[in-house]
Amino acid sequence: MIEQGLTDFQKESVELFINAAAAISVPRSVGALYGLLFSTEEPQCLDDLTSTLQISRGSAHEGLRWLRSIGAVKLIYIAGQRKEHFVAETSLRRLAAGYLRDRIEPHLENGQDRIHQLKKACSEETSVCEFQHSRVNQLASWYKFVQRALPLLKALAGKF
Amino acid sequence: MIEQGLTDFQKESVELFINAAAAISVPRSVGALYGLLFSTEEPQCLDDLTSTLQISRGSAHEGLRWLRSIGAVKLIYIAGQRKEHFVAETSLRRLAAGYLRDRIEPHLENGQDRIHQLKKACSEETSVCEFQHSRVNQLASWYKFVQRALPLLKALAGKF
DNA sequence: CACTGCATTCATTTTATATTGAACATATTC
DNA sequence: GAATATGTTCAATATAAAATGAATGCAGTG
Repeated sequence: MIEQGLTDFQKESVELFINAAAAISVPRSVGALYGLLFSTEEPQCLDDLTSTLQISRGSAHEGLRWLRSIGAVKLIYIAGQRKEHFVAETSLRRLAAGYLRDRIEPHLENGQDRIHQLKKACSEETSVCEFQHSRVNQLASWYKFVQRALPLLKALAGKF
Repeated sequence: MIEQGLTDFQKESVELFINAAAAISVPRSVGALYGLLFSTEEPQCLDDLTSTLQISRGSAHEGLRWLRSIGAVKLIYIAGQRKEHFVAETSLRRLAAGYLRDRIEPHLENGQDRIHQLKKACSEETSVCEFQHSRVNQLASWYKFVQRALPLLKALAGKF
């Protein structure tokens, strides 16, 4: 993990994002990729990234695919260059929207189904249901909270 | 992973929280523990939990410790019983506060230091700094966003 | 103070995740 | 259409995380 030919600024950035990645349980290679792109003005191609970060082609490719999927890196075409080049997306609004869309919202849809299942299980119980009902209501309330919170976050992100 | 003697309601709850745990990168045993406590009215002791969830003492103990640390389960003393008993905390306000305090805020303090490092690295560069400055500003702005968002979330959680 | 019941720890094993790099696919050039 | 350059996949490997359960510690009890 010895990056050569990087400025201090770039090294710090890579470390910062490796750390941030760990905080949200994202592989270190993904953090490193974003960190390098974030701190580098010139669009980088896959070979630039693998050689400066000392990571494998496979990792770099998967990492970039992931970053692109949430909209954290953009593909740049450079005239006269066959290789694909990448730069970091830095708009908080877009980053937040992409992350929430890809990493949070899918779980919620799943959760909705499961709450429904749970409600069914409750109504099929033969015993007294007072307690279960209060828990189902609790869940429904949490769900509403999240449904409120997400748009709120997106809107707030747009202001930064 | 075959839980016996559980009502459908409890089984569904355990599955739901195992899933939710995965969504926020928390071990399945932790999800299972909370799921069972959430769906069970009677306070449970460690042996109840290990036997119904079929998980080891060690796992259950660590899991409970973690859940207690963020305030997601409460320790209950029952008169005449030496064993510790546990119930689920369901107040969204407390859950959110505990989670943010233990799992998010520590990373942010760390992040603050690192942004400072980065700023220093930037000012020490000999080359033109236009680009680096814009990135440092970007980071500072993201940081402010989070500082705004956290209290906002806590406040919103209090309303559910 | 020996015994018992429970909580806690931690070295090992198991399982899951990330990384690697060679093989493959696809395009471009001559 | 051969040769070259680039993007993509995936089985194998390395690494990290979680789960296990026996060993330990620490009350309280007789």
